[in-house]
Amino acid sequence: MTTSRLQQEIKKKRPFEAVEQEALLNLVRTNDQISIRFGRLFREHGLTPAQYNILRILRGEGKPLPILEIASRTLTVVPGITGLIDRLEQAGYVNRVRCEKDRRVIYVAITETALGRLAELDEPVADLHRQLACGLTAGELKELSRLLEKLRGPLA
Amino acid sequence: MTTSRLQQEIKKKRPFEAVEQEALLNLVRTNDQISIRFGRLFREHGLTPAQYNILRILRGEGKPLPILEIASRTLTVVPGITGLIDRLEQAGYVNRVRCEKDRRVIYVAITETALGRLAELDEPVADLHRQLACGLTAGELKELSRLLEKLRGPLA
DNA sequence: CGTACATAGTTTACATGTCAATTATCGGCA
DNA sequence: TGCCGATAATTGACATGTAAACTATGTACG
Repeated sequence: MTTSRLQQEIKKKRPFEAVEQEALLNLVRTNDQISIRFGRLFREHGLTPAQYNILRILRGEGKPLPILEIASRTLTVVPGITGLIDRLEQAGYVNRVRCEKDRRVIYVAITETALGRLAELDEPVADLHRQLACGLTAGELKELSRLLEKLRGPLA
Repeated sequence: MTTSRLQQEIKKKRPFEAVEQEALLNLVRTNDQISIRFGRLFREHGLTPAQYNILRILRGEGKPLPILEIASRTLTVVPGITGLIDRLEQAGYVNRVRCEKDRRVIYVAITETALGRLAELDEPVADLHRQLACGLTAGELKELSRLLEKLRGPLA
């Protein structure tokens, strides 16, 4: 691995910089590894990660949600949601229901089919969580959560 | 927020489970926040995150790399690389060079144009790193790196 | 030599994330 | 009533991630 002159200068001038970059890079890489594994699991059960995410939100809420509310909870940019809901609806996992009071709003309701699909996934998902986190103790996991929340704090 | 009966049972049976899920969820959410910000910065300079990633790898290496080597370093699934390199080549950021010894191999070489574009981004990227990590002390960042590496360890 | 297998890249098909622009509806206010 | 700006959702164009199938080239082995 060649270390560029620029990187050497950075290390000299601001030793702190390296620590920041290393932590953020570690975070991104770790997330990649984890997301890939969950993605494979979801696909084995006929769902994409984004679809699973939306269905989990709807199940957790226990009642239909407006499309924009879903978009805001998934960090998905608004236009992406439309096609996502389209495909979920085609697959029979959700229904669109237009709001009577405000006809601009469209509620999305989860179906029994989708609830069944999610139930199938609950155990495998829990297993994967265990497997992925097996290298850390409960204390370390708590500390990791604390640091991540503190890191995320100023971003809100 | 409704807590499902299933979740309650899980909490009863395996209090450890909640800690794992919380840590992994925190990781994914934090990564989303960070990636969104870097993505915006790259796009302001005419690059997508994936393109920036590849150009950084080529600059760091200092010499042309085979396409599959790049794919392995970016965790990109192979087919995705082709179009990515296509667009980088169209934009004048890389050149394809066929290997003489093994004509199956195609080397990708970074151009001066791309190096200039990367140089423009070095300061803003460093600034963003600082800004994102400002909530944590150097010690906390080191601890975060340690935990993430330990978490990632068994996945390799 | 020549067949079988392995490797490097590409193509195709589809789901997603992103931005800019558009449509439908609401609410307020003259 | 009727226009105006705001809000909810969609559409269109493009880049990316993913899986399966295909092409071209290389290598091993009989």
